[in-house]
Amino acid sequence: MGKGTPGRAQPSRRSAAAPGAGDAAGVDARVQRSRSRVLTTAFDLLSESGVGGFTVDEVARRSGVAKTTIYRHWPSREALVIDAASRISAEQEVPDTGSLESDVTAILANLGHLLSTARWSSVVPSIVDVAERDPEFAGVHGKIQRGHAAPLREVIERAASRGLISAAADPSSMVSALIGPLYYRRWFSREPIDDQFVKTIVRNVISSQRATDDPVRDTRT
Amino acid sequence: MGKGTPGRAQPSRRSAAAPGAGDAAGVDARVQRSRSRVLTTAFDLLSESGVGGFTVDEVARRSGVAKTTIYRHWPSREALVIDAASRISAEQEVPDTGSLESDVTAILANLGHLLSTARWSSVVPSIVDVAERDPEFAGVHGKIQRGHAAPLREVIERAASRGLISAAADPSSMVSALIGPLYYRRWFSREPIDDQFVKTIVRNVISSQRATDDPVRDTRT
DNA sequence: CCTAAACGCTACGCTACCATAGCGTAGCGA
DNA sequence: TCGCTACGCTATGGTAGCGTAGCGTTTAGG
Repeated sequence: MGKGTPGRAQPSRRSAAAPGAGDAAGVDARVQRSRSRVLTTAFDLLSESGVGGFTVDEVARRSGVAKTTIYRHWPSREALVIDAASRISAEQEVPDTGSLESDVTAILANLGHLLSTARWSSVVPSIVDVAERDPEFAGVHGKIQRGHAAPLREVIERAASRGLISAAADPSSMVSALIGPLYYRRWFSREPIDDQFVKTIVRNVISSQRATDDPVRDTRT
Repeated sequence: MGKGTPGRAQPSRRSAAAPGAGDAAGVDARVQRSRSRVLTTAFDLLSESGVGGFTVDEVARRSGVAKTTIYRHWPSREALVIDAASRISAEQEVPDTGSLESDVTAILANLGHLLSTARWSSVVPSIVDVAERDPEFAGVHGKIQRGHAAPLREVIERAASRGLISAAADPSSMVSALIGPLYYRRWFSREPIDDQFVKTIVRNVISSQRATDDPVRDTRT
């Protein structure tokens, strides 16, 4: 599993004319098409069936790409799964309203929405499960996780550097305290994640960082 | 899948002499031995390999009980998995120190310890994953989950009935806010769960329920 | 137009696993 | 001692999935 993406090393790369950004340049159009189709289908299948129910044959059936072709681009089922799973990274932009509370609220509300609707949310338990035993997947899992926590961590550390929160406060603890409850509701208690809930969670964490005066007063239904 | 436990309906039950508590009375000693061996092994295997890696053949190999015998007691692989997984229920006693904060802290500290050490903690992701798609497992998952949250819910509702916390506070939200961060650390961020962390989490939630005056002052390393 | 790369298709070997059948053996209880 | 029950062992049928081989067809690109 050395390199990054699995695919066979550049087949010919004669015409390096097309300057395309990073990787997908100078590659045969057919290769691109196959890859993209397979990867899309693979991600869909992963969302439906989880890592356990993921089979190469099924990907071939759905995508219309022959199984042999798939194996020409990925050395094994595992490589394909990892490649597909890596698409989960939810790159979201980081808000900066000046208020830590509203920044955090925005991020969590968005995350809550994603957890409720995004297809990848049903894949995550699979990844977590496999990562529990397979170090390769543990890497993928860690990357996805860090990706999800990143915006939150960023606004918190920014607030800390601005001296807005107690220096004794541990950013990692705050991230856990903020994201944990949302994850819990999505995958464990299976309760809905509404705005009210998000507000409550945020207030719990933020209010312990600065003296609060108006504990519960948000009746905008 | 109808009844509770799968096993064949009472084989003979002639001598109902032995008054043994609920179920295991009047059953052939050999049956008991087989069942117990299989179930123990099944749980071990489940902890190691997860639901996905669980095979009847392996259980037979390890337990020394013949595969045919296993199928005499459980109608299918799935039934055995469910039976083994149901052993997770962590029945713990509910403290009552008079202080909500110390009750909650005790429960969370214990839970954190279990998450770090108990074998079943590595099975949970499997259950969550399968429950995502299989309603049967969703039931098991729900039961386990409620079991884990029960003590917490109990002390919180007790405190509420005693008027110790705001009536506006939602016990479900509090449970999510308390357990979520611990689960997050165990299965997502994979950070350790120490007493300091537990204290922080508890303070976040509790302090937003009663006017706090000493926000962050716990420097016992 | 011509070459070479990429693709599709069919078939295959292999392994792992589920679930069952048949038959002989051991042990519990009257 | 005798019978019933549980158990072990071996074999078997069947499915599903991984990964590969061979061969013909399409298509990009000079």
